[in-house]
Amino acid sequence: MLNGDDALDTQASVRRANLRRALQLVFRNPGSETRAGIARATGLTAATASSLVAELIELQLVVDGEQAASTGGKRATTLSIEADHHVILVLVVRPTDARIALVALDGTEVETRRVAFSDESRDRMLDEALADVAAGYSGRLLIAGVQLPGTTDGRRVFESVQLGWTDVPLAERFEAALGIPVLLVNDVDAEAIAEASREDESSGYRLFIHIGTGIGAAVTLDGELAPGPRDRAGEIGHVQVQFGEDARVCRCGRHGCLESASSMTAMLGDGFDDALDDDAITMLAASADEEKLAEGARALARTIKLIAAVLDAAEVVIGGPARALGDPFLSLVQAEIDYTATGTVKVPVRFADADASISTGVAQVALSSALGVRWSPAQLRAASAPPLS
Amino acid sequence: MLNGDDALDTQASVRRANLRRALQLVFRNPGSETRAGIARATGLTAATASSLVAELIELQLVVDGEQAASTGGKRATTLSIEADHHVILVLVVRPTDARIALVALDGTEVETRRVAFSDESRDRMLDEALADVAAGYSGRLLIAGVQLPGTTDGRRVFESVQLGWTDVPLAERFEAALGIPVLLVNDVDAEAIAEASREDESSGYRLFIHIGTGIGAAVTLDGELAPGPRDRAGEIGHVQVQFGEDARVCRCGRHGCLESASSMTAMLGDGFDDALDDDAITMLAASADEEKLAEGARALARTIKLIAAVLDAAEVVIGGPARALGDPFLSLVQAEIDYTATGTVKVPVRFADADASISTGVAQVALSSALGVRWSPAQLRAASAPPLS
DNA sequence: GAACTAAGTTTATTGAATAAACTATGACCG
DNA sequence: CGGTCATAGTTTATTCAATAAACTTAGTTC
Repeated sequence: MLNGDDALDTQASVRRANLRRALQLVFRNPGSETRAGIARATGLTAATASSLVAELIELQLVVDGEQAASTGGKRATTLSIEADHHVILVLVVRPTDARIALVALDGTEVETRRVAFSDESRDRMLDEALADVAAGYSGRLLIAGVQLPGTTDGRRVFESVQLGWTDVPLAERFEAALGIPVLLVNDVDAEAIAEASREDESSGYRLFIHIGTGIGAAVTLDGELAPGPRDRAGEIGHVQVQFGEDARVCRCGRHGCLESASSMTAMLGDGFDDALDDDAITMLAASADEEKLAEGARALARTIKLIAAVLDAAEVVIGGPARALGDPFLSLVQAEIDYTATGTVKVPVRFADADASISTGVAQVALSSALGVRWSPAQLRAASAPPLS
Repeated sequence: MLNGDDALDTQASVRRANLRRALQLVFRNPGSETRAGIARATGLTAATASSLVAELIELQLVVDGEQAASTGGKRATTLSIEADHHVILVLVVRPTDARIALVALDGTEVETRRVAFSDESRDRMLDEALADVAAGYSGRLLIAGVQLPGTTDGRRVFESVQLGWTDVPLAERFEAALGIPVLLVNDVDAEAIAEASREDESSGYRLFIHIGTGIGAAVTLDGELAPGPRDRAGEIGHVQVQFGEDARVCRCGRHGCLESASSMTAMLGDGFDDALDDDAITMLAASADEEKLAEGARALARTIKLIAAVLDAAEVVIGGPARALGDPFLSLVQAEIDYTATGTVKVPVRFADADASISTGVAQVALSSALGVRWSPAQLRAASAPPLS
């Protein structure tokens, strides 16, 4: 809708850019932004700000709200996000099931569904479920974001071991069925975005590492995925980080892979499973071999140090089931990172927040792609809070 | 000059962006680009292209050239880079001397000077030399690029061990003296840019690693420095990459640092010095301990694999004195990288080209900052070629 | 030499932002 | 309580850059 190419070569692109800037301000301060505030923040004139807002209202992206309290003159009309029209379709594909969520522009989930796959019918079931949803929201769908485990450039799935897909033009297929733009997002990337979206100050590089049975990484810059081709970015699970006698055999057949030391399976044993809940993991961790945990933490820290040093990362976030390992594990990792005589690399490490909705990351990426706008952390918190009744 | 803020909020910014696009085309195809060609390449109308070119000529950035051969109609007027007016001031500061180069817009070095530092007078000598040069090119200086060893954000030198500087607002100081914008550039970053500028197809991430007595890294994206804060980015020399019995003591006092294994000093012994020429290094390498070279190559390869995997880097380039180690060393590194059962990380590694002028990288960064334009590889080759006489 | 083709310019028009005047509505203050 | 001021927002005329279309220039082709 506002997603014309970013080439700023013509007047129309200026208009698009200013519409996005105005809309971003409403998204950042929903319910309190005003026309005059947009004019001040953008440096545009009040007349232009009014004109932009009028167009955003026309597009059903923004609505007028209450009158604000006076600050010494006429009271301002506040602006809010129009939540009752456009929806973002989020599809999260996992090996055994898929989840569909319809997310309104204010970040709330309007509707969610779950599709459990039965054998050999996954493609058909997905198509049917999507068609069904699309029928119910005809004319209101803005864009679809599809989260999946595997490598992708946003259009094609290059390789998904978990889903058994190799070089599938999935975006194209769904676009033909849905009639709206479709964006594929790697699951770890989506997790990283969701995490980065929860920070008010998300400047600089942030390294996100998902640790479950497998390990994947994603880099965000200023709260968004780092630019550049992401075809295979973040696939660090099978890079060798242990050598000599320390190196264990990995499930991939090689020795000393990061996963062979720092995956949850490596640290907690085969009893671990990605489907376990936090309590179960805590139980497992309590009876786990402490030395294995320490070794996993060390291998992880070594990995982190190197990447953080190259990028000058501001923060490292560990996500996925590893969150349930708690502070003791985090302390081990941080201690190994801080173990430096000179003051070079002392990047802070923390766990991801646990309470992010599964659709947050994909929805954020899709929103950004369609409207060039992002939700503020406050908005996301408000959206995930239970409605007051 | 064309470096207004990239906020595309007003008509003036559209004009600037289009001027940059037109100028970039002339820089990419100097002597063969035409007004009609610019119109075609940009999608702008011929009238607009003509108007843009007229302004670029007015600004003394472009000049009309020969008439091109007819392609069936009126012959086109070719456009060339105006090389006789603006110059970029390049200052390369090293511990014992500095080099000043004046680079014309066609990439040729108009003049070079060398300032050898005597004790305790470095600052004064620099100021004098700059003032002297500035006087000779009054009104023609476009921007100054300052290359130095140490961490910087472009404005301040945070820390330069080699120069003994800590938190020096150097850009500000030079700007006051010269009256033109000044940009500070880390030396490894400049090297990486120079290298990336030599590739016709420079898309995606490229990891550049400088190996001398020290080790530094820089990441480029699509031929330019990767975005984001670069305050301390690339400082990987003292990240631990060897463990247990393999780990040697590093000059920094810790164990297993990358430099302790893969620096030229580590591999060739204390006989190495950053000032040695390639032949001397080749001699040293011939009599070096092969096991040390192999160990250095292994440690380096491990580092590379991890970083390349996170970024999905398209290529790794090794620069600095290590170039003189030649193919045997490169083969060791590449073999260690390729040693993977699954087809994950097999990024190609090569040495940097040897014949880049010392000023190329800084000049390229400065040009990009001032005019939003880059030299093409062909243009740089033409500039460094001896003039035909 | 007539028809055609491509390069480049001239002129009127369009679209988006701006400046400045104007309206609306509230606070503040004697 | 009424006058003055401050802030929000709209209306109108103007400016600037790009566009469309007509036009000029200068070549090729047959």
